[in-house]
Amino acid sequence: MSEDQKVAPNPETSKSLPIAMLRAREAIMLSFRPLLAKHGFTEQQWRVLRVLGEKGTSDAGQVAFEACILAPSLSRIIGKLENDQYISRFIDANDGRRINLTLTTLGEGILKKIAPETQSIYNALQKRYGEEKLTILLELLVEVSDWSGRSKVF
Amino acid sequence: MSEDQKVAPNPETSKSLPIAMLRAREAIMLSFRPLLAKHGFTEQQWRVLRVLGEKGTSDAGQVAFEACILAPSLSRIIGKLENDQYISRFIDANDGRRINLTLTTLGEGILKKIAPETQSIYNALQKRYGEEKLTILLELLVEVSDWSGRSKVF
DNA sequence: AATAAATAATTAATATGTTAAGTTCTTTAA
DNA sequence: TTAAAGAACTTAACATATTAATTATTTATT
Repeated sequence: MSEDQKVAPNPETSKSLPIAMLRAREAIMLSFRPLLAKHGFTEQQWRVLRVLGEKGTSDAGQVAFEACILAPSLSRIIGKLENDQYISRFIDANDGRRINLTLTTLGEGILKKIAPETQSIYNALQKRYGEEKLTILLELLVEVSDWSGRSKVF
Repeated sequence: MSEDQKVAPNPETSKSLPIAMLRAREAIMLSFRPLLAKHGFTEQQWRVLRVLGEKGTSDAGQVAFEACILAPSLSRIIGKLENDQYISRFIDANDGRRINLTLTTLGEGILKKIAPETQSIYNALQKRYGEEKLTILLELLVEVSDWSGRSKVF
């Protein structure tokens, strides 16, 4: 008796897309967190550095979008990164509202130092799960993300 | 000139699985957040209520795992949910360390009230992205999550 | 049985997420 | 050209994420 205690007609949490994404992300990050911790960076700080390395000098809005960080969070994060000399910020010459961000020499150095280690971790993950599977997963995730961009139409 | 400012040999952020999961999750949550906000719940509080509705009375550890919330966060969340009369907590009879959580009548009522609305949102997402696509995505995510469970072997 | 090791939950401290309000600068429109 | 509307960033306030330290209880060892 007392089988089936379910009450909620909601989709089971095991079938909830947002929860599944959380869990999967956690599973992946378990591999990366120790590396970041070893170098004293949070996930978010690391994303900001990576975006700047990839895109070059960018304004805060761009970085926020690329790194998937909301503006208020980014304000605090870049405050710390600037304080620690990893990035520098200056007001855009053509638009006084925009703040441009760029990697310092120190920031570039850290990026080059840590990058190979993240790559080897990623390679290990590809072996674990199968490269093809991860590729398909990535494609589906990007598709879902892109739709919300299109939804600006509404 | 000044083309190709790339410096980092990291995988491009657009090909980063953790970042892709963040973006995709955000895209999905955009549809759900207004509903939760309307009823005054955060995502996390809602996950706790759903898990309790689905699994019935559970101890905090179970809820933390199912809702993908770390123990310290859960402590505060259940403090607030208990204070607002949505759940009640009591010490497990067989293990004085465990805290059992259960929905109150009020909590069950809220769940039943909101559930249909979340379902219709989910249905809309299935139409938008394609039911099949979402199913495959969910399967892949679960696979990734489950591996970390198996890794307890190490 | 007494103590050490392990477990479950909480508290603490710092960082980020989220929404709203506030600043400063830019663009629009009267 | 100037006041209103909009945009980009920051600040504020509260909630959560994350790691470490604490507390209380249980299990394992001797």
